[in-house]
Amino acid sequence: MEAVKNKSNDNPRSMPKQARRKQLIEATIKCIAEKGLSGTTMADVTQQAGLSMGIVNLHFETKEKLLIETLRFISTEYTSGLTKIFNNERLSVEEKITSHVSFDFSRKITDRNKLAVWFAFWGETKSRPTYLSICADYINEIATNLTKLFADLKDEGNYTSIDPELVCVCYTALSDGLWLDLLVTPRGLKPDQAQRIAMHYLGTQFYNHFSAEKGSLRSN
Amino acid sequence: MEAVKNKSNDNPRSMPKQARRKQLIEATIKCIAEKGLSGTTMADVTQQAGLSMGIVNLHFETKEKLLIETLRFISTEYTSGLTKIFNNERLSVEEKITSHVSFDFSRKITDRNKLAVWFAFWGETKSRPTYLSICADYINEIATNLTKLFADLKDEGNYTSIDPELVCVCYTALSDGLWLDLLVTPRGLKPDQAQRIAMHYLGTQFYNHFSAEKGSLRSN
DNA sequence: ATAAAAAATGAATAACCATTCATTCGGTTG
DNA sequence: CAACCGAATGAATGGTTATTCATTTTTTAT
Repeated sequence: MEAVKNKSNDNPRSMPKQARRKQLIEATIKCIAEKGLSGTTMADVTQQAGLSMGIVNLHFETKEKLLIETLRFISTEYTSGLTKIFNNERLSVEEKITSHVSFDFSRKITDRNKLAVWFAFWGETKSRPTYLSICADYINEIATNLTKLFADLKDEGNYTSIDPELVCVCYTALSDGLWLDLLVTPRGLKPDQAQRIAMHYLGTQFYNHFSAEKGSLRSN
Repeated sequence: MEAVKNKSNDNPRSMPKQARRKQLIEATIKCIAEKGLSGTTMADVTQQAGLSMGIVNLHFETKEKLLIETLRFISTEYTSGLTKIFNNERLSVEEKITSHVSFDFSRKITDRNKLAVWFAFWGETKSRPTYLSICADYINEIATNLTKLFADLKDEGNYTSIDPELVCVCYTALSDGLWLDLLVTPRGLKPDQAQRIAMHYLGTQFYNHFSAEKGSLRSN
C-alpha cells in the first residue's frame, strides 16, 4: 500500500507567489458559492485548494484580507475586461457597446460561482466600508466609460431626446438584475436570453442602431 | 440607588407569541444590515431586541430557523403588498402598474436595512436550497401577476409588438438592479429617481400610457 | 389569594474556527 | 553533495458563539 507521493507535480512549491494567491482566491470563490460567505471557513478554503491550514496566513495574513482580495479579484477581472473593450481603437462606438453587453453575459462573467460571490459581497457592503469602497470604485469607473459611449452614439445617430447618464444607470441596473435572475432562477433564464433582453432595452433607446426584433424570450 | 425595575411596560411578557417573533425578526434585520449576515450573532440579535440570550431558542429553536423566518418575513411583506394592489378592483390596469412601481420604490421597501437583507440572502441562495426555494416562490407569484397586467395593458392599448413576459422580466430585473444602486451608492441615487427610471422603461414600451418625459435623472 | 402554567433569563457547556508557530519539505546555490 | 533558506505544514491554542436548561419572573386560572 504505497502512500500517495505524487502530489508535487501540479502543485510545486516553486510556484510564483502571485500564482499561489490566485489559487487561493479561486478556492475562496468556489467555497463562497458552495457554502455561502457565512459558511466558508479557512479549513474549507485551504482544503479546496489542496493545501494546508496555515497557508492563508502565509499569503494573506488574515481571512478578512483574503476575502477583500477575492472581491478585488472579481472586480478587477470585470473592469479590466470592459476597459479593454472601451480602449480598443479598432471598434466603432456601436461595436464597443455590443461588445460590452456580450462581455456582461459571457460565460466567464455569468459563471454562477462568481455571481454568488458578487451578491454575497453586495449583501455585506452596508456593514463593511472596505467592501463598499471597492464596489463604489469599479461602479464609477464603468459608469464613466459607458456614459461616454452612449453620449457618443447619441451624437453619431442624431438622437435628440436621449439622456446618456440615464441610459447608463438604466442599462447597468438591468444588467445587475439579470445577473440576479441567472443566479436565483438558473432553470429559467439563460445567459444568451439575458443578453437579448439587455439588447432589447438598448434597442428602445437607439432604435436605429440596435434592432429590438430579436428581443423575444423564446426565440433562439 | 434603586435598581431599574420599570422595564416591564413596553415589553410585557404577555405579548402574543406572534408579536415577540416579529420583534426578534426585526432585530435580526437590523443586525444583518449593521453587521452583515456572517457577522450577526445570537447575542447581537437578542441584545438588539432588548431580550435575553435564550429567547431565540424559545421562539425559533435555532438560529438557522430564525434566519429562514426573516427571509420569509420580508418576502411576505413584499408579495402581500403587491398582491393587494393586484387584487384591488377599484384600480384600472394602468393604475395597478403605477402602484406596483410606487410600491417597489416606497420607503417601506427601499429601506436600506431591508435591501441589505435581500442581498445577503440572495448571495446565499446557491448554497442553501431553503433560501432558494423561498425566493423562487415569491418571484414566480409576482411574475405571474405582473405579466398578466402587462398583457392586459397590451390589449387595452392595442400595442402590437409587445411581449408581456419579456417586459415583466425586464422590469423586474431593472427594479432589482435599481435596488442595488440604492444599497451600494446611497449618495448617488434616491428612491424617487429610481422610480422615475423604472417608469422611463415602461414608457418605452407603453408609450401611450406612461409618458417618458419625466425620466430625467436630475429633474425634480 | 394561591397554585399552576407559561415566558423569559443567563450562566454554563460544548462545538467551532481563525490564527499561531515549531517543524518539515524541497529547491537552489556554491 | 552539503548547507541554506523560503515555502508549506498541521497540531495546538485561545477566542468566539450557538445551544442548553435549571432557575426566576410573570400571567392566568381557580
